[in-house]
Amino acid sequence: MTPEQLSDAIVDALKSLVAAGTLALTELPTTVVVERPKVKEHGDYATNVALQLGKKAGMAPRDLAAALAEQLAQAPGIGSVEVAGPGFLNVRVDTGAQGTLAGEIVRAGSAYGRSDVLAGRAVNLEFISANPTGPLHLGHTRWAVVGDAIARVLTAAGARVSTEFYINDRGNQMDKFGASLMAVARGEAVPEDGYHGGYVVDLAAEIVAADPGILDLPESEQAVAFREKGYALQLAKQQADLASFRTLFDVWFSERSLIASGAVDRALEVIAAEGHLYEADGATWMRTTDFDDDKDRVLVRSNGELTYFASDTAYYLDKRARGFEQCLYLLGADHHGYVGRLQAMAACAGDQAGYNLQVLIGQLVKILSNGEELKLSKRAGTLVTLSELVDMIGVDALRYTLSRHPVDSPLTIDVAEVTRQSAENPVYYVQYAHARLSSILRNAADLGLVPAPDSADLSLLSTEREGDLLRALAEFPRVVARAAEYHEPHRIARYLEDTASAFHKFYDVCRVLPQGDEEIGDVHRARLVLVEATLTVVANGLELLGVSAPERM
RNA sequence: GCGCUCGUAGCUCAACGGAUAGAGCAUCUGACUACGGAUCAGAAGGUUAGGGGUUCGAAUCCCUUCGAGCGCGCCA
Repeated sequence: MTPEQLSDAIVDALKSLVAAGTLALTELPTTVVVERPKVKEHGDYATNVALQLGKKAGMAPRDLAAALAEQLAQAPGIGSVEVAGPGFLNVRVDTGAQGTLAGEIVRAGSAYGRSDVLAGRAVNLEFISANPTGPLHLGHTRWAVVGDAIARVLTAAGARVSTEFYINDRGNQMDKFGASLMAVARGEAVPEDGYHGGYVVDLAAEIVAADPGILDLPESEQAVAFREKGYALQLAKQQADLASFRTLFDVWFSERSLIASGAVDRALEVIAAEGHLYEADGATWMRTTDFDDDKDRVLVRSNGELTYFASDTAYYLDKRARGFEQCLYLLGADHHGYVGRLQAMAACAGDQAGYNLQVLIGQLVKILSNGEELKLSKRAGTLVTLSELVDMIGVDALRYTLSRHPVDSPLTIDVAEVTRQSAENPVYYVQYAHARLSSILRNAADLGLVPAPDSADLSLLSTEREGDLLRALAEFPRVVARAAEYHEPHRIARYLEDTASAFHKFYDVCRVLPQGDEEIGDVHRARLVLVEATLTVVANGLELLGVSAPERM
């Protein structure tokens, strides 16, 4: 019995009460909240439905709970039901029926946990979107992990997802980048407001080595040449870094291409047609204050230059035109000032802000090294890059560490500490469970024993620890659905830790394989199916986080 | 000044408006001649920053004070 099945059974019981005239309600919930109690004495599952419906029905919650308990106890698969506290219903599942879930999971395999709750929804997910003027650093790394995991979770919930990296390849940051490269290559001082990082030196050398003639170009052409070569090389490095970090984008979208394709002009027409465009002081403005923005925003400056916001508007409308009903933006807290104008922009385009355009603000990651915070500045050249972090911590531990926390909580990572304690990172706890499970299956295979979900007597999975583990496994689909709905992949990580714990506790007291000359029995066969089911869930969960599931460690 | 986000164990962080606020790390005590001890069992650790309010019930929602981070350009 899964929580979903129990929820259905409760709804059925409520319907019966209404039909019998016991309960005076015209409107019943379609699903009922079923939760796993923290305290074991409260049964396998608990529901507060009587508390919530009591007032509506004009009944004392405890009376409603009592009537519901009586009705529900007759449903198949239910062991016992009791009323507790102000009107909670504590449900115990029939232990014999519970084990069948293990077989269902094994048969579903990699599909277990997937659902269709978001079926038919087209979601565009934009994250990182860094300038191609330097390496990706820890700030980007958090979004790489979280954005990628959100995409995986949304996909598992049935959505059609496109992950996109918006390349800010236009504007004066690019020019400063080119000028900095050129200055370094010629042995001159880098402009004050230019890029000073060590990587600029390496990049300049790389460019000159590939094309020594570049230094002979006239100065203005040379700056452009350095800018373009640097752009190409740096973008390639970013792409390579992300690929080795298992973060793959469906689309790398160039800001320049928006202008070249006329998308910006079309966007201006849309805003104008909606009546939110005006001219003032020689500039073209979007009246975002029509939709609660602090102030109106310039799209075309008086000197004819397009603002960043103009291309951002065009990009948004381009996504919508490509069929994405929901455009998600993962932005760092340092860009939260952008949220108001983005949502106003969507409204100015005639869309529903907050649904068609949704911004997820992530708090920043602080890095401590030797007790001191490392300030991140690309231009000053002090940064901890993504690739350095991967070298220090490893892809799995880094991805897991960054994905197990909600993005709206600030995170402090002590570099030395993460490195030193990496062996005790929770990721190893989960991965170890997977390795242990794999090991049991290997040993079973040596005995000629393979999991047989159709023939094993799964009602034998009736001990306390087996029940705990089965109930943990039953949670997985709704954890995935909730992670997708709330865009909170950290729920997957926390769930995996709980599940790994349930498995380790099970393992401690339940012998799976026969020992010595013992004959293979029905309990062994049943437990082996449970092992396979647990392995399936752990592997599926780690996959959603982009963390590997090792068979040996 | 205005706005956004945050404040939970010594540290890093969890907790659909639900019952006794949970993990990991650090500290202390135990458990292997059995499938992987990267594990398990147990101890200790809290006025959920402070104060009001909403209700059967608040870490969670509302107001307020304090504290922290960030944002407020015809920059990107």
